[in-house]
This record gives sequence, C-alpha cells and structure tokens, in this order.
Amino acid sequence: MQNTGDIEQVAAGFFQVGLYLRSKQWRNAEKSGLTSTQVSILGFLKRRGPNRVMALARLVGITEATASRAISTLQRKGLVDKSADPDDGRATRISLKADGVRAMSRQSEFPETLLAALAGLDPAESTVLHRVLSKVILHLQESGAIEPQRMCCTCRFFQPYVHADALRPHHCEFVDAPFGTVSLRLDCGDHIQADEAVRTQRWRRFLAVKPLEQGNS
Amino acid sequence: MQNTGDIEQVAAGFFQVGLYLRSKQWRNAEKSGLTSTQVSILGFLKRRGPNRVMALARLVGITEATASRAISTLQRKGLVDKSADPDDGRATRISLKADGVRAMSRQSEFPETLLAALAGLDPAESTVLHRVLSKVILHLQESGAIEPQRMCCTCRFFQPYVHADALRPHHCEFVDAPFGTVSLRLDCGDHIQADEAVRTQRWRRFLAVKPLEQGNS
DNA sequence: CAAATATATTTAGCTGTGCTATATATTTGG
DNA sequence: CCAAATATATAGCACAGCTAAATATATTTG
Repeated sequence: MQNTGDIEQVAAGFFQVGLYLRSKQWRNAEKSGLTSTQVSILGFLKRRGPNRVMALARLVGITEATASRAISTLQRKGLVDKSADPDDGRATRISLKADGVRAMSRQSEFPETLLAALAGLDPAESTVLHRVLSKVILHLQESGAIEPQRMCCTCRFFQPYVHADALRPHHCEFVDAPFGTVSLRLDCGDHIQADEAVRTQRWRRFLAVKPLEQGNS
Repeated sequence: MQNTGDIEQVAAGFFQVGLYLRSKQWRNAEKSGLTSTQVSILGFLKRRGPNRVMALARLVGITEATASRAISTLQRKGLVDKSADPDDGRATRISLKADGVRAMSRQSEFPETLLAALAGLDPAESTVLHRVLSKVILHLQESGAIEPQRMCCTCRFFQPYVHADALRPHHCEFVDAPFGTVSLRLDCGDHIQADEAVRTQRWRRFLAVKPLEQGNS
C-alpha cells in the first residue's frame, strides 16, 4: 500500500481541481448570472426532472433552508417553476421552465477546460479513472457524506465483468447490452437501486478484477 | 478515444467529489469554525511558509479583496500574523501563528472520509490516478485556469522514467533518489520551476510511457 | 376522532464569500 | 521628481451557508 503522504498528495490534487471548479463556476456565472449552487440545482433538475426542495437540498449537499432560498432566486429569475406536489400538500414540486432549460444548454454544467483535460486522457487511464471515481464516490456515499447517486455500481441492472470482450465486459440489463468501464454511469436516468445484498455481491465481483487486467477500451 | 458522454460522466464524478469537498458538513464535524477558504489559506501558509496577500489570493483562486478580508478574519481569530514585508513597504507578510499551526495539525486539510476512500485504492489505481491528476492539473495550469503549482512535472529536478526499477522509475535530483509515480508531488517544498523547453521535453518523456506498461508500486 | 408528533417548506438573523470600485500607501520608471 | 504601476485595504452589493423558529400539512396514537 502507499503511505499517508502519498494519499495527501492525491487529496491535494482533487482539492486543486475542486478549487478550480469553484472559481470557474463563479466566472461562468457572470455570463448567465448564476451561482454555482444555482447551476447545480438546475443540473439536477435537468438530469432528474421535477424534484422537491428537500431532495434537491440533499443532492447538492446543502440545508433545506439554503436550497429554499436559492430556488426562490431561480424562480424570481424565471428559470424554475414551483407547483404543489400532488402526493403531499406540504411539499413543493420544482421544475425547469423553458428559460431554465435554455440556460443549462447554453453552457455545459462543467467547465470546458476540465472537459478538454479529460478528453486528452489515454483510454486506459480513463478506464482506471472511472473505476477510481466510482470507488471514491461509493465510499463517500456509504459513509453518508454525500447523497446516494444513481450509479451503475448500485443498480439492479448492472452485471459487472460478464462478457469476454475486453472492450465491453459489463452488461446493462435495462438496455440489454454490453458496455465498457469508461461508459459506467455515475448518474443514470434508468437507475434502479438494487438490494443491499445484491449490491455488495456485484461490487465485490467488480473489485475482484484488477484494473490492469482489464483491456483498454 | 471516448465519446463526449463518457467524458461528461467523468466530469460529473469530479464534480461529485467537488460538491463534497465544498460542503460544509465535514468542516462542521471535525472543525472549529473555519471556512473552506480560511482552511485553504492556512494550508498554503503551512506548506509554503509566510506569503503575501496577493500570492495567497492567486493560489486559492480568489480576488485580493476577498483574501484580504479572509486574512483579517484569521488574524482576528489569532491564527495568523501580519507583518511588514521587508522587501516591499506596500506588501504585507502573512505568517502562521502558533494557534494557526495547531489548528492545522489538529485535523487534516482534507476530510478524513476522502482520505479513507483514497487509502482503499489499489496501488496500481493510485499510480494511474496520480498520472491523471498531474495531467489534468497541468492542463488547467497551462490554460491559465489555475495558478502554477509546485509539482514534480514542472520541476527542474524531475527526471521521469530513468530507472529500470518499476517501483521507482523516476528520479529527483534534489534529494538524488529514485521514486515512484504514486509519490509524485503536486505541491513540493523543494520545487524549482524548469525552463519551458526542459519542461516540455520531460513531460513528453513522462507521457510516452503508457500507464499500463509501468509496474505497480 | 382529536391530540401529539413528524415532515416539508419558509423566513429571519447571523457570518462569511466573492465580486467591483475606490482609496491609500508605496515602489518604479521616464 | 512626478506619473504610472503595484500591494493592500475598505465599502457596498448579492448571495451561500448555517441555526432556530414559524407555518402548514401528514401521520401516528391514545
């Protein structure tokens, strides 16, 4: 294994990228007049459809009070709509308005420089990076540090390493097709959470394959 | 190469980790009322020693005005000291006070949950992650998106892949010792920037070795 | 069924970030 | 020596983030 200093270096690396994401998003905000929190909320609405205030707060990792106010600001800007939740009179249903959709398509949720940097990666590196991010996010998730994401790793349709094809070793039962590690979804619209036991078993199978044993994609 | 959707997934992964890093929860849990900006400033002071307001602002990626105020807050809390810069009467020298050092050593600059997640990585994965983070950060740096960091990749003492030992292929001329990819520094105290030409040439040599060809560490 | 409790959202009050614009020193250059 | 550049600080604005408390609706319980 590696020593603590090495791990700190890696954490520092994540932190660097994090610093960038924070500042860049604020800079993007000048164009659209949106803050990073607002962009995050719009992003989740775009990917997940209408949602309650509470759900959005948990996804973004802020309190409901803060989310409530940010959403009110978005409403004032005409980007989202509030409507009564049909299932619960206490709840509010937040949905994207046309202007909100337009605001989100005008600019990527992620800064272009980061996308460019990632696009320049070697496919084999992307594969490992995907595995690593999956592992890290799953760990954060299971520690309760972040809200569960709709990732392949926890999906009932996910069958890791069932194909001989090194390019597409995994199988998605939802679309009934094989796919590669670089295509692992971290937020998939078709995700359905698997039982704990199934999750654990599949995750073990996923981890059992050493990163360097799998083929490049 | 991979398609845009896959890259977005990876970006989303970074974003998830970024959301977590930015969220105040981990700070509240293990800390004494410091904001992430304040922790970042203290972290740079700890790793780089006394610094000017302007330098800190650039490192953290905020304006000097914001840095100035954050530093004043830290001073009020008794964690840093302001003194006149001997070389420049306009400048202020910010240094850590004993309480500041204590505050930074009491807990890691990075949340433990992230460190734990990273510690659980396979050594081969760590190696690739190190390469990837180096590449991404270098890209962000050269695009002017973030301030140049003191990383091995741009250091005059760095000699990539000069040893046969798969565990320690690189050489640091400063300490005159071989070291492995997972030990690549992203912020090294002994860093001295190399000339552009030298940097480019070494970086090419570094990239020429495919990630999967290098040994585990 | 009414009362107690739990849940979803909002509001108020606070600290602090982050910005721009401006003020105040202090170099530095012509 | 004086104008331009530089380093910092301050003021004013919008907003994030928190906790605590208010409000309205659901759910549970006696």
